Amino acid sequence: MKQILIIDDDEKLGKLLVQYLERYDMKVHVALTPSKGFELIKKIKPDLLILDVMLPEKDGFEICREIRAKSSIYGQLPILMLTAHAEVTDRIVGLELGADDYLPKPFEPRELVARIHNILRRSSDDNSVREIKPINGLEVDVSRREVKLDGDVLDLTTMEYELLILFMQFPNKTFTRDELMNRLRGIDAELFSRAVDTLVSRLRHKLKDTSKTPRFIKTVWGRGYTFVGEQI
Amino acid sequence: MKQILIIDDDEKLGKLLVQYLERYDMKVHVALTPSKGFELIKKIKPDLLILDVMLPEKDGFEICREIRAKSSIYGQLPILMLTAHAEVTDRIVGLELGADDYLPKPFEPRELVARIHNILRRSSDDNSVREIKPINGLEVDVSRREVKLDGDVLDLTTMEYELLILFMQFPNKTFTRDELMNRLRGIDAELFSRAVDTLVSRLRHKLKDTSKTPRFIKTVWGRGYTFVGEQI
DNA sequence: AATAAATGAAGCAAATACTTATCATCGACG
DNA sequence: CGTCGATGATAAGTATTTGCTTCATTTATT
Repeated sequence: MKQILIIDDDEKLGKLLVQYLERYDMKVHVALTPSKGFELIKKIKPDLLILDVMLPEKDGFEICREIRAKSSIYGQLPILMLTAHAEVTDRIVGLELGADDYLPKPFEPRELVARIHNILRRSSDDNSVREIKPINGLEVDVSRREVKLDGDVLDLTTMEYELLILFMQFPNKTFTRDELMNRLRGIDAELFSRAVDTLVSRLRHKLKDTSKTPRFIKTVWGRGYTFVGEQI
Repeated sequence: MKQILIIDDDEKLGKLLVQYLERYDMKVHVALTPSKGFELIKKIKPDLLILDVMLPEKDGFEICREIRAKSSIYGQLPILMLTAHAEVTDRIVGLELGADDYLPKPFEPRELVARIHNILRRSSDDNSVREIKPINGLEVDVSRREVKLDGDVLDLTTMEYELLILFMQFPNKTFTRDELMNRLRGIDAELFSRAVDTLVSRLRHKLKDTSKTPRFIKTVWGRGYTFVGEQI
């Protein structure tokens, strides 16, 4: 779940976004003042900062400048600026200061979600081009979203694919069903469901794996599952 | 990483672009004067030249003319012109002199990125006699912009053609709708539309392809589309 | 060996995602 | 201006995925 921090003194807007973005698997935190904002940045380490230009204490531009100046502290925290009006000069100034995108108020929530996704995608494309080492005849090319088993391309669904790359990133780690669910679905996952079992079963099937003598996914009785890495 | 050279005496703008375009995998070099500019062209061999019209020594039009005249030296170096104001006459003159595009100041950075992508895409399509390998009965002659399916010439629209050659350059790569949109239409592509699906559907139709048992374009559920290459 | 607890997997239904026909819009061209 | 083709938007129609239920099977425990 993506953590998003909004610095905006409009309390109503904040609450609205908390609710609205929840549906998109984003946890929204609201800071009504810049000082509170800086505090929260350190505390929750958000994946994205949404900044209003009009703020008490100091304006959004200044905050943006400060964060960019102290990149050793804040890293390349993506910033989306909200401006009262879509003035081109504002945009130039904002982007010059290092904001990643802009959105003039009032905006459509969907538009905001779109821009957020754009920014997050850009910034996580760089980080998360995690290479996955081939294991025991299974190769995953993340950039192509291609999985090969002994040279043959496998046709996996989204969930199956996500599960597989999660497993392969941590070979030999035993995941509980909770962990898997949380990782794949978000925190809201139902604990009583046996969706994970079903998913594992389906993935096993496509991997031509069997629960009895597992080549890839081993059942750890009473605990969960393990993707076996290099062994024996 | 694409190398981009800017000839502009506005030092501030230069710095802004260096920072901004970095995020889009472009390395920006700045020359404050034309003479320095020509020097750098030879040195770094940029993939794109961004030219301000208003410059000391000689203006952007003259530089553009000179580069086009000495194409034996500079090749077909793509040029994007920046003009102080959106004057139509400026535009016409600039394009007649051989600039590839132009952008009036002040501009939105995203707009600039979109145009840069457009130009780079165009130029790499043309230049790179990167032949597209025939796949499964589909041949593309990029220089003639001709597509043959099992020997018969197909009549494709611009978008269909662009989509096809994008696919064929990366067989077996799964593209998300976002990627396709960004690549075909520029950065600011609209996200909430089935435009890509429609386009794919139309292309499929002309390729006599079917979504159920695809010969060329396979749907990757929950992710996007893949152009299937050689399969064994 | 008997029993309880946990897991595997098939089948079903709801949710989700894709396809495509049709209409609207826009720009090029005469 | 009016027409035409290309492209985008919409929405009804399909298809696929996924979660859940159920029951068979396996494992741990006594």
